[in-house]
Amino acid sequence: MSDNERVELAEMLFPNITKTREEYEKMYPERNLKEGAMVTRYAPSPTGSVHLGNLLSAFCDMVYARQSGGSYYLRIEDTDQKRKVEGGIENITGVLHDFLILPNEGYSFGGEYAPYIQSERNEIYQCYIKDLIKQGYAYPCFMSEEEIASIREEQEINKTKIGIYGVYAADRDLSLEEVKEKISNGEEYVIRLKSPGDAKKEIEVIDCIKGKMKFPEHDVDTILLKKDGTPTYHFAHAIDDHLMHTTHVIRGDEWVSSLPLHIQLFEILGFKPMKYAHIAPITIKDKETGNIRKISKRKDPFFGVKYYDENGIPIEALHLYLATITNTNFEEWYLNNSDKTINDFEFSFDKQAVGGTSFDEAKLMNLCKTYFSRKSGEEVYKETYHWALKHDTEYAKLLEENKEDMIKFFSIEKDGDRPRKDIAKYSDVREEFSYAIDELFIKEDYSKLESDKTYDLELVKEYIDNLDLNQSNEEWFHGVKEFAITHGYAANPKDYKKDPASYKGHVGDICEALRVVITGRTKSPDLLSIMKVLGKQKVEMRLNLYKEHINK
RNA sequence: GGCGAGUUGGUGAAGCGGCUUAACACACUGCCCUUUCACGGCAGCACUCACGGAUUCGAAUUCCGUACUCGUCACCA
Repeated sequence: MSDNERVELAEMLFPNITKTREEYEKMYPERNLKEGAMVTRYAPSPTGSVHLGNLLSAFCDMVYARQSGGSYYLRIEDTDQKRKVEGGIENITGVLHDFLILPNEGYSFGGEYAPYIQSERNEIYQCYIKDLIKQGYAYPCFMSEEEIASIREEQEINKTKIGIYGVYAADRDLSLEEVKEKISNGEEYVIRLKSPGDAKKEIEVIDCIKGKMKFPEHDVDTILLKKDGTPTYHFAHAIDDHLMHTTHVIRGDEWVSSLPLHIQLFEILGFKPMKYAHIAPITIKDKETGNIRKISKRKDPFFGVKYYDENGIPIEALHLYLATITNTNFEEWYLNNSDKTINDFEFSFDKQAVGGTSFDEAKLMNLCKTYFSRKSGEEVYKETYHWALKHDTEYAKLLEENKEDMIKFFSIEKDGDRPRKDIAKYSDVREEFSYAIDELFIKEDYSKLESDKTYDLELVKEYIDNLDLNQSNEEWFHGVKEFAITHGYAANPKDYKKDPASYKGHVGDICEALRVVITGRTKSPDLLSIMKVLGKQKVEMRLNLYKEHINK
């Protein structure tokens, strides 16, 4: 086809496209950002399902853009209307809000490069396609699905590369007359890339995370525009990311194999190439098979996004976990910088795992504990209350009624550089502080006591009767020891260990009895602090409760 | 099958040619601290980096091959 014929073809195929490429380039000018600023994007298709992997990729987008003073935007990739799910887009923006991974620009967030939804950018894609046809880099292809399927079969038998390329690209060199005839016969067509590549040649790609990779040149006549006139992912990616001036395409590494195509597209379109960062998928080692597999929402509930809210995992703690899988050196940094937050950390592609990142639930839980240990009693109260409002209204009400005391309880053993680590999730709080609220403690069944050990309740009674809560920790500590001695117990566990025959037990045994009676458990934060918040009256009441329990 | 990537203790992983007798964290075990539990501290936990070969004075680190795992090869993204 001659130059003129191609122009005629382009006009015939896209008579309604009147804007030129130059006009679009003007409409979407270069961003005015400082040197090194990264423009990233989260570009989901509106199927509505968001999982941990998506969250990770959006998190990376956010973090890299933020620390470089760039922009992170949301673009909806809805070129496939068949996959569209009712409410899918709202679900995506909702998740971004809930998980505090908010774009500063994009669909439903506004910005200069709108529309940020591909279904509203059809004219733009078609304009560039029209230009590509004029230049001889694209052509209409009339092959039927049956034809393509049979080619594929043949290729499979011959064990050659699968796809429409070279001799298989039947409509590549159709004459203008032939195209006209097919169209007047009402034959449907797609627009394919007329790939200038040569698979015998090699191209080298540098990925920000994976490093140097070599591929054969792309030579397949990939579909650019579907029968319905909408673009395929590849074409839309090239156009949108160019026009929106993305600097770094951060996406899942299922895309690396289409890299040669994307690079070729940028070349023939005359676009400045952009950087790619392909992040490894989150995987898990299957307990049964021992194989590494992608995590699935069904088998691994923590992969679904609902899990975190329902189980009361703090968003910030999840961020911490995402950060540790994003940059392998984050965890150590965080542990060594107890006064810093995620925003103080400098993320880098060099520290990003190349292979798959395995999900480690125990690690997440530990991070959560560290997170809580660094929060003040008041913060723990606020956040737990907020969570309970949605998931445990009964408890929320109790928290509200006992606000002052609860904050005091949550604050026990918080000061100093060795804060307690006992809560991992908001949903743990109710159980962990079961002794704090009378309404709940009355129902205590002492099931946390594993053994059926009996305690000397007379001793406990005597102790409680003489209890003076206006003492310092040291005074109290001495008091207990004296009490122990006068009742035949060793003041130090060591003394008891040396000579068990001479004692009934040691101080620890007395404390254990007290703790069990007062809190219904063998583990709890500092006893004196708890008793101080409770007050003597409640302490006495708890002894009676325990006696009732024993007599049952 | 073609193409691309990965493979380091029970787990997540660091490491990018000599400073590694393989960091750190989680788990586990022991000891210590402690009125108890927790927290914390100390110690132990891979004589070795999937396997085979090559390069080198020297390799977990470079190269080649094998095995296994993952990704991809749609008018889905």
